This record gives sequence, C-alpha cells and structure tokens, in this order.
Amino acid sequence: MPRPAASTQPGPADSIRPARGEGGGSTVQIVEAITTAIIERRLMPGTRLAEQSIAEIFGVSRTIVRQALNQLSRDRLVTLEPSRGASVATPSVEEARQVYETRSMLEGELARRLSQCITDAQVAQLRRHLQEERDAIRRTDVPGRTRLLADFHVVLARLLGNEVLAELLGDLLSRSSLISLMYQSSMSADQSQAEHVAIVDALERRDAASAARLMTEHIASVERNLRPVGHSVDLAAVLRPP
Amino acid sequence: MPRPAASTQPGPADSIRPARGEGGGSTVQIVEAITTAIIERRLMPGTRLAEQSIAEIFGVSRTIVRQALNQLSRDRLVTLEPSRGASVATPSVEEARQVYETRSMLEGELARRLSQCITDAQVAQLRRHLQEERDAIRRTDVPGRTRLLADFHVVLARLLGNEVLAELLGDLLSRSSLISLMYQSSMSADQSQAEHVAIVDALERRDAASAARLMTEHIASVERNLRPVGHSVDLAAVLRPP
DNA sequence: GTTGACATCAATGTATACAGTTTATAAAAC
DNA sequence: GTTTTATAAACTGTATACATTGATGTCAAC
Repeated sequence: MPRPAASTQPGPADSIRPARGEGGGSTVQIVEAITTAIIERRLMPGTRLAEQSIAEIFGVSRTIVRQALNQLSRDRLVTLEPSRGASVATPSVEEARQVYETRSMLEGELARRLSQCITDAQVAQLRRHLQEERDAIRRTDVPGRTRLLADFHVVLARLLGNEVLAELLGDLLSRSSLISLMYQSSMSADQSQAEHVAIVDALERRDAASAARLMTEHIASVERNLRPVGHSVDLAAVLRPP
Repeated sequence: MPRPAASTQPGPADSIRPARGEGGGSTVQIVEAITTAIIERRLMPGTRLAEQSIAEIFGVSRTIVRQALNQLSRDRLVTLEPSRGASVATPSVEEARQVYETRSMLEGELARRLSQCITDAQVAQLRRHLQEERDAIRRTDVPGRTRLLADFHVVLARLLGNEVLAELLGDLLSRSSLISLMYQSSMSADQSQAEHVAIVDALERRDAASAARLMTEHIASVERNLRPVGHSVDLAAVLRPP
C-alpha cells in the first residue's frame, strides 16, 4: 500500500536535494531535481508540493518554483489543482493502460522501421548499452539500472534520427516510471534485460516482424507485471468490517 | 507585418481577439487566442510576441502572459530565446520530416488497431464527420475545413478510447498545422477529404492492412505537398551575387 | 563617408507585495 | 463526546517593482 499518508507537512527539506545558489537556469534544475526525486521514490505519489517550501530549499522565489511546477504538470508528473496547489501525480489504472497502449503502438512501429535501416555501428552501440544494463543489474545499482532500462527505449528512438519521436517517447517513459513505482511493478530487472537482448538480436538480423512483436510483447509484459493496488482498493480492504 | 504594437491600453488588437476581463483562467484563453491566430495565419512564423503588448491587449499582467507563452513553447508553437523573448516558431524542414514520420508511425498503427475493434456506431460517427468536411469544403469555409480535416485524426484517436494518445496526436497536429502553413501546402482539401473517405471505407470493411496503408500514404502525400520554401532558403537565394 | 564606441532605451528575468481562497484550529453548542 | 462554527494561519493567484541583459541611436574618430 504505497500511501504516503502525508497528513503532516511532509518536510520536503530531506526529500529534495538543494541546488547551487546561482540564479541562471535554476528552473530546469528544480524540474530535474523533482523529477529524479519522484523516479527514485523519494517523493511518493500524492505528496503535496508547497511552493514556499521548495522556494526556500532552492533559495529562489516562488516565481521560479511555479515555472518548474507548470512544466512538471505538462509532463504529467505533478497535478495542479486550482487554488489547491501541486502534488505528485497519482496516475489511474486507466491512464496507465493508455500510456502502455500508446507506447506499444509507437515502439512496435519503431522497432519495425528501425530494423530496416539500422547500421552495424548502431547495433554495436545497442550492445554497449545492454552491457551497461547488465553491469548495473549485477552490482544491484537500483537507480542506475532503472534509468538504463528506460533509456534503452529512448536510445532506439534516437537511432531513427527522429528527435521529435525521442522526446515524445521520453515523456511517455517518465509517466511509465511513475506508474511502475506507484503500482509496485513485480517485473524483474533480469527479465526486462533479457527481453531487451532479444529485441536487439532481432534488430541485428533485420527481422522486422520479430523485432516489432518482441517489442510489443515486452511492453505488454511490463504492463502485466503491475500490481493492481490502487488507493481506493486498499482503503476498501482495510475498512471492511471484521 | 501584423505587429500588435498596442501602446495604448484600450486599443483592441487587430491580430488577437481580446478576452473578457475576468481573471480566472485567462491563461488558457491567451493560449487559445494565440494558437488560433497562428493556425489561421494571422500571426506569421517568426513574429515577435512581446509580453507587455500582449498583457495590455488582454488587460492582464505579464505574469499571466509568461505562463501562456511557456505553455505555447511546450507545444512548440512559439520559441523562447533567453533574454530575447518569444516569437512564433519557424519549424525547420528536418523538424517537419520528423513530425510527419512520427505521425505516420502512430497513426498507421492507430488505423490498424482501430479496424479490429471499431463498431458500426463509430463508423457512422466517422461518416458524419466526413459529411461535415464535405460541407465545409463546399461552402469554401477555409478555417472550418482546415480544423475539420485535422480533427479527423484526433477523432480516430478518441475512438480507440485512449485520451493519452488523443492528446499526443493533438500536439503533433498543431505542429503539423504550423508546418503546412509555413511551407505553403499545395495539398487540395478535396484530395485530403477523398483520402479520409478511403480510410473510413477500409475501417468499415475491418481491413486492417488497407486502413494502415491508406493512412500512412495519406500522411506521406500531405508531406509531399509541402513546398520547400523556408525563410532561410529565400534569404540565401535573394542574397546570391548577380 | 564609414566605422567603432558609448549612451539611452526597451524588454526580459526575478523577486516581492497584496488579495482571495482553502485548510487547520479551537471554542461553543448540542 | 460529537458536531458545528468562527477565527486564524497558510497557501495560492495575480500584479507590480527592481535588476539585468540585449537592442538602438548618436557621436566622435579616422
């Protein structure tokens, strides 16, 4: 039950690492700090993000914080309720389904097209990425392996030479990360990594059909491994009369 | 040059329609006003968008305008240069290619999946939309037909019951609109409409392969009809020594 | 007459102040 | 003891003021 139960002020001072005092471009730093804090589970879904607190932590004014929170809300990592403020997003089961369906559509086609134009050098680059994944898993570097397993999909988009696609996919992957930590994915890193290897194998064989199929199956298996533990479900189970 | 240049307060702009004086939610109104102004060619690519001018036009402070401009820059409809301010985006040829490639990937798969789960009622809904397109074309309602021809693609996304996909596609279509007006599309509305009809026909037959092929070909033909007349290209040609 | 430097000006980036709303607290009534 | 209500604190939404940076125009030097 990943309920933060933040009835008391969550004391964000220990949750978000402060940035340097320089003013220039501090908005993106706040965005990145909050993003990584969410991805690395230091900020749980539902946690309120009071502007004044964050402003004091980073030593800037609320103006900058508001800009950062607006950007984060566009990325769907935080929700902005009018007159209520910002909180870490709590994606619904339905939203999760839609994100994975969209990823399946986009990345299945990505694998298909990529297998028709991939070069040997690009395959080698993917092999190196797979090696990094293995290394991170081996030394149980949880944040590192999480990032690398997600980056794999962005790297594929980049190989197509399509920055628009890569950014789009990056947004979807951020949302996926939030979803998988909210619904406590039981997907083992080993399985994910093995499926990545199979995808690269298919790409190397220029086997478009297999690459596309393996990719959609990979995304489906990630989605299958989400536990359907929503807040309301927990609440109903807990409050059931004895 | 459609420069607002409204130094006096009450003077309503000739480029952007002013909103009502109410404060609540005026940001989205500015976003929508500028968006439609760009789509309807009243704000040409490259036009500077000074914060103070816009603030006076809408009777709000620069704070609100900055929020709106930030949102528009996330949609890639305006570009934000540091210390230089905002201007209407001028998408490059390469960016155009990437947008259409991404659309092709996404919408090809959309057509394929939709043909496997579409209902008769949904086909009827699409037929009604096609009829609206025809009507707008017949009475030469240029803004209306442009909007309807673009909305067709969003309607398809909605039929899949995937709001995430629909919003994603909506963003891509806004960028497509800006691109097609910047590169003066020679695509006739009649041809677009005819291809839409062919797509719906394939969907009605539940012919997944044809639906996907017709969709990707439709998007490719839209892209093919862009004239490669960018500003920089003009400049280079004009300044060539005699 | 052209070029370069300097001063002025306008526009952006950030911070702060103020108003309105929500939420927490506490007292009072039932 | 529970509920209700009123007060107060905190927070958000907007506007305004200040600092800083890029642009423009003028003047002097060559």
